[in-house]
Amino acid sequence: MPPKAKITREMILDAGLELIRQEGADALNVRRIAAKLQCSTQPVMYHFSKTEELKQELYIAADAYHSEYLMQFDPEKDDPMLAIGLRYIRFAAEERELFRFLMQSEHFRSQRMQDMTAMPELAPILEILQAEAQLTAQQSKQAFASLFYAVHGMASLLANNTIEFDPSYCSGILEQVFMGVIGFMKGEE
Amino acid sequence: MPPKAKITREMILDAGLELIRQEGADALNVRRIAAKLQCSTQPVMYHFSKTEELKQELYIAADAYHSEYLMQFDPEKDDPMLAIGLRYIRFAAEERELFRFLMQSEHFRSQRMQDMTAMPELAPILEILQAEAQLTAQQSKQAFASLFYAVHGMASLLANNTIEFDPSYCSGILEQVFMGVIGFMKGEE
DNA sequence: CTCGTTATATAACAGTTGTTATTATATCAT
DNA sequence: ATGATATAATAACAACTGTTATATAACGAG
Repeated sequence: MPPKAKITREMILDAGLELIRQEGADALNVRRIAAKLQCSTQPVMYHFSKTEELKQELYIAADAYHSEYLMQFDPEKDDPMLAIGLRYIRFAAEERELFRFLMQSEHFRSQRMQDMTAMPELAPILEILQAEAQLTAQQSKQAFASLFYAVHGMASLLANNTIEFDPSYCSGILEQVFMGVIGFMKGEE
Repeated sequence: MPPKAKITREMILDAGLELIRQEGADALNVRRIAAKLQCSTQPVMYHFSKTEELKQELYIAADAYHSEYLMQFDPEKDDPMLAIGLRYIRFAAEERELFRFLMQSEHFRSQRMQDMTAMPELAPILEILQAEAQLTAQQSKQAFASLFYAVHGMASLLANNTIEFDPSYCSGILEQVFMGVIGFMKGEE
């Protein structure tokens, strides 16, 4: 009996992400999304009864995209830890507004970054680190945390346009921090 | 001929900062500031013909407060580099909304943090670093940069409530990064 | 075909914002 | 005292927002 929907939930979420990407999270509202889809505001209100609900799902969608983005590196060629860090930074540079949007979120992935147990895909990486650098589980977690703070710091500055993105500069910093922290740990023993 | 102004520019700026502190930068608008000062919107529009102008001056005021905040440590007792870093982090924890507001600003101090020549008060600190750790000027700048990224990363995560503020944990991380980076530099020679 | 269901359009309401008249009032030079 | 004028209050406009009421049209079951 029902007409088939022209506007799907997914189309709305896509339009929302695109809007944030182009004009920033402040520009997010029902009418603008509708305009992007060339429809009225009704389909949007129909699929998401409250705008806040749409926003929450946009956080989830942006976070999923972010996660996927992070993992696009060559595990044969690159050290996973540094490669993920550099992807994290590149994301902030290339998807500035999405990164800023994500930072506002309560569900922000970085929350999980610190509790490694919540990110199963990182477990093998930490094991490699432990084995290669001969660290304890505790130490490798702490080394990861320190690196993550530097990574997030650079990313955050990039997303707010206070530094330029220079991949070789960034990886230099990351390597310095990472190797330095590991060296410091081993020196303390 | 003129009656003396009841509402001064400074009162407006103070009310604005207090508003951001309490309710976040999104709550900033002419009517709310007026309410805080128990006056109409006119005095605000009188002193700042456009709201954007007021916002710009609030950035400057917040930045000045931030700078002042950073320097409140005991130079006899604490290592300046680490102490300033810890103050930076503490600011993000205690003045969460002000930090988030500042991060939006184009004038954000961190811009200057990377170009040390723009922060004359840091010059003596860098000199001490060079002397004590026996680094070149270039190296000490780079060590400072790495430390700053980690500091800003932690601060940013704190301001967005994704980690807890634990001073001893934070200074542990900072020391680790700082000593690590210096060690790494010297090991490379 | 016809009818009920449902996705959509149109339009409107209410609240909030920046901004701008218009009006009132307090001060001080005269 | 009084009048010129800087400051402020009141009120309103226009733009934008979330949300809802009403009407319309598309689709498929019967």
